[in-house]
Amino acid sequence: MSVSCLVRNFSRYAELAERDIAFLLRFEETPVHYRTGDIVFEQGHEADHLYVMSSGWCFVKYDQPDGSRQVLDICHGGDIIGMREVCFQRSICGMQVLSDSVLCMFPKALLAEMFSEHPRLAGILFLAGMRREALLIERAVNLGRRSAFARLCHFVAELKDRVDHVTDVDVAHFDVPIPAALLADILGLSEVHTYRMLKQLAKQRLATFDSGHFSILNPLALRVACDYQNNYLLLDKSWLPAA
Amino acid sequence: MSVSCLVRNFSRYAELAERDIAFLLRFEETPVHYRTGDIVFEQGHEADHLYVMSSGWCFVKYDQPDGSRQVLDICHGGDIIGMREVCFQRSICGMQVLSDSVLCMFPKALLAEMFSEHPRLAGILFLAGMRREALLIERAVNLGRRSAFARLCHFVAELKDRVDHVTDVDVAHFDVPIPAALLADILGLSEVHTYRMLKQLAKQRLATFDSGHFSILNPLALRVACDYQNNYLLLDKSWLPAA
DNA sequence: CGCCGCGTTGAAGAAAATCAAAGCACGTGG
DNA sequence: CCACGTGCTTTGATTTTCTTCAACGCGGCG
Repeated sequence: MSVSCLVRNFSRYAELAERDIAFLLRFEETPVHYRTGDIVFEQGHEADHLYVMSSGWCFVKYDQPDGSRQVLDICHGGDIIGMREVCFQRSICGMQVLSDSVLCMFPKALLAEMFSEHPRLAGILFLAGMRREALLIERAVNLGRRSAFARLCHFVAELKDRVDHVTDVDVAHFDVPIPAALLADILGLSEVHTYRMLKQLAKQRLATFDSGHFSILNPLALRVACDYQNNYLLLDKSWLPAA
Repeated sequence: MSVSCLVRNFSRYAELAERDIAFLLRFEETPVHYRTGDIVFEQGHEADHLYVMSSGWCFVKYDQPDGSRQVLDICHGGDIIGMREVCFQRSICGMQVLSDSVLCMFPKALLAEMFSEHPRLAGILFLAGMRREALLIERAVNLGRRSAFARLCHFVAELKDRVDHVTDVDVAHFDVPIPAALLADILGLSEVHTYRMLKQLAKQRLATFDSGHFSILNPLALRVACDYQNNYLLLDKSWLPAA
């Protein structure tokens, strides 16, 4: 990476001081390469390390004993991975890589140092956690109270917003290497029904999805179809401690 | 309250220094009384204050334009309320009181002070946030990948664990003032189907629920029925900064 | 008494899962 | 080059699960 992903990500939340930036650079000193499908954390194991996602995509999954799986989040560049994992003695969720990716490993002691020496960064980390929680809430509402079709629309609309957010432009086409089976596990649907909903999505000229390639045909109608609102992007940073 | 709920709650996570305790006491200086059904936060509004839950119960809800509702969490004594709300310009969720309750209001400036002056407390707050996230994950898995009956079993088993956790004993009977309609919105089911599942729960001698009164008849079988695992209670505090 | 909210039951219908089969692209080995 | 297997996608038929609609009992309460 030319410039640190983490610095770029944290900068989106608030202005950073020089010494804070210098500290953040220490998080990306140990890159580790992963191949498509590799497991970063196994569910139920204990985790000693955290990671900064430098490039690529990965996802958070929860496997049930009966073989069913729920995918809870998709992560990409700049995200800190493993927060949940180091906070628990046994990891709640598994984490798997969606494409060839680079993750930078760092020890959890660095977290403690952030809290004691860099309160502003700790505040931003907290904010980022809240944003993640907001995304998770949207996921829960999706699963609990929306039809299969609305779930799909909502997920696509949200994904577009997230891609826009990292690229800083309004894109009509983007690629996220999601297999259809994974999409089903994100939406809490069967694979067959997911295909049907994808057909319908294309038929209504809202969006198309083909082996990881998304095209948004009618962004407005897409949002209307699922009452999409992106309040969770509007963070309030006013309470953050000074640098 | 005889002793501060917040101090009691934070102490469950880690040992506190005298000056940290003194600081936490400042959070419960302004009690506000609520009656059953009162709204604490309205969804979509902006929030300036946070609250510590001193007594009573409340819940977090997400209302959709079509009138459907998803309940995301149940809160009780010692919980900090409004974290999500002050982190966003517009509140993502609404919050409503389930019984006559006392909440202690505090300004968000106190949060910044916690981060800059009391890093250990900030770390605990972060841990508490992770725990909440873990609960939310369980909720999402419930909604996405479990049958109606398993959802109910899981919710009851989890609620029992949470009550045990605050009372520090293993209770077979406990009261949480949840109307059946609310239970339906927690489980993402229709009210009628919720009643049916409750019937089945009683018929299988796993547990009973009657107007807010829960009785656990067979804790083990209850957990088996939904593959319940309470990993999310086993927090790892080793990385917390020193007091 | 009648009204209302809450719980219960039954029947019909919709939504999604499951089962099964077949097409298609792709690579592999003969 | 073709035969073959494999994984991904599509389609149809059937079944399960849950919702919706409707009705009713029942207790409290004006």
